[in-house]
Amino acid sequence: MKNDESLVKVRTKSVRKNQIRLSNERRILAAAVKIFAGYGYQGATTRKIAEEAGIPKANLHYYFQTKEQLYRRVLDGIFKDWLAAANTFDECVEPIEALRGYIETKMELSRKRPLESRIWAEEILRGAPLIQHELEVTLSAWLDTRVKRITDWIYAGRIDALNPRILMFMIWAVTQHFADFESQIRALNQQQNLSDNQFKEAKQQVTRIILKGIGALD
Amino acid sequence: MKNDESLVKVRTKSVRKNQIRLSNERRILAAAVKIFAGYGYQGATTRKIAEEAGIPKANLHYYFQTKEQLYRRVLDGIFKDWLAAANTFDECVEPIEALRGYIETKMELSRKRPLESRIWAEEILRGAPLIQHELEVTLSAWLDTRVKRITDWIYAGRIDALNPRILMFMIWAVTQHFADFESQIRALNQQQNLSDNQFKEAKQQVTRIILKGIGALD
DNA sequence: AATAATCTTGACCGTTTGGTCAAGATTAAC
DNA sequence: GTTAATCTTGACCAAACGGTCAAGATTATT
Repeated sequence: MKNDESLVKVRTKSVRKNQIRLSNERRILAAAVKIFAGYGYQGATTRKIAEEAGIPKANLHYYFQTKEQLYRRVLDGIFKDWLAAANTFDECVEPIEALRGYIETKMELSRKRPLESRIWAEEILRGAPLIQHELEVTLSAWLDTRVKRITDWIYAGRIDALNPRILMFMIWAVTQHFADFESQIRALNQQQNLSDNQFKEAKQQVTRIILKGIGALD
Repeated sequence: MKNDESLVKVRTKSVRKNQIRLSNERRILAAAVKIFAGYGYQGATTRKIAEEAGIPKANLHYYFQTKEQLYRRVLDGIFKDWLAAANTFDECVEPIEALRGYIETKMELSRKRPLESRIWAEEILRGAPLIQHELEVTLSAWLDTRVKRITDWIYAGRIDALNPRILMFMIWAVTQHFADFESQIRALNQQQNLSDNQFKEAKQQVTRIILKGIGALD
């Protein structure tokens, strides 16, 4: 009884505390995504992030002791989204549906959350100093299971014989490109970001070229 | 006569001066490429670059007054190589040869000069603050002429009907990926960079998927 | 040998950085 | 209303930054 009571109290208390804490952490994280994406890890300053979040810098450091800790939290969130995008891939049996769905999902991710994509790209560009282990363990295992599925399709004669890893690299490359190189694409598109229709066209063309290119449409 | 003499002297003198100057500038630029690629523009410090070049920082600032000036020079060099890679594309008449050659050249560029590719990628990632104009003018014109050639192939029925710009984006995306995301690829390849054979396989598979995907192999 | 131009360098400077701290405000529990 | 925990904040700091400068070394010309 006494035990239960104190548990309840502790729980109530921590829930309220967490509300304040979580709300502030969310604001800071959202601001951090903007600033890290716009300036890079080194170029981003805790001052700018705090300003974007509308709080004093000292308050930011109350929630995230160091800039690196904050950056890690941002990367963690991105990594989870990244992996979650594979759901479609796993749910479909047919190579056409699975790959089409995966490419589509990753393209949509680039469209809707380009900032996160850019932060990820910059981290890899710098040699992945903070997420090397995550890549080697989690992403590597993630890739292995998908490689197996693709290999099965090859044995079943559903797609051409090819190296599944290279196929995945191609898909990542192309889908990320529309987020990471947005400013280059814009400069080559009359200084306009791709319209919804243009983006849809890009999505379809990318999907078609890859599917046809691996012999899935035969 | 007198005029000729002084001209010769001036020329001789400036050639010698240029030898020292050019030699030092080359060393600094080579060091700058390494440091900018490894740390990003903001993360790179003139101290690190000078150290890498084996000279005092003040000496670096004698040749390049500001960090931004030095960075611009680095970008200029990259841009020229980037455009020059299109020679194969222009020299070949057949779509298969032209595209195969271009993809191959860009892949080789990624293999041999990954640092430059990464500097370029980071600049675009940050919104191309320093090269926006170059993209809008030079690269845009460059792209236009290639788009025309691809359009001709489409009209001639040599490749599928498609948006040539999106095709070029795909090629850029995939070929650059092998330089820009090298650390991710390495993490997914038993912590080993792609061997020459693996890279050759990637090159061939990328080429095949794209060519087959656009109907050039029919 | 003298002159003039360029190159080299250690010491220095104002500014900005990530991070700290102590003092006060707020909140919830008794 | 007191206590204790958490949250907020302006002021502050050592370190590192890009860049300067004056004084000396080197080189080529007369």
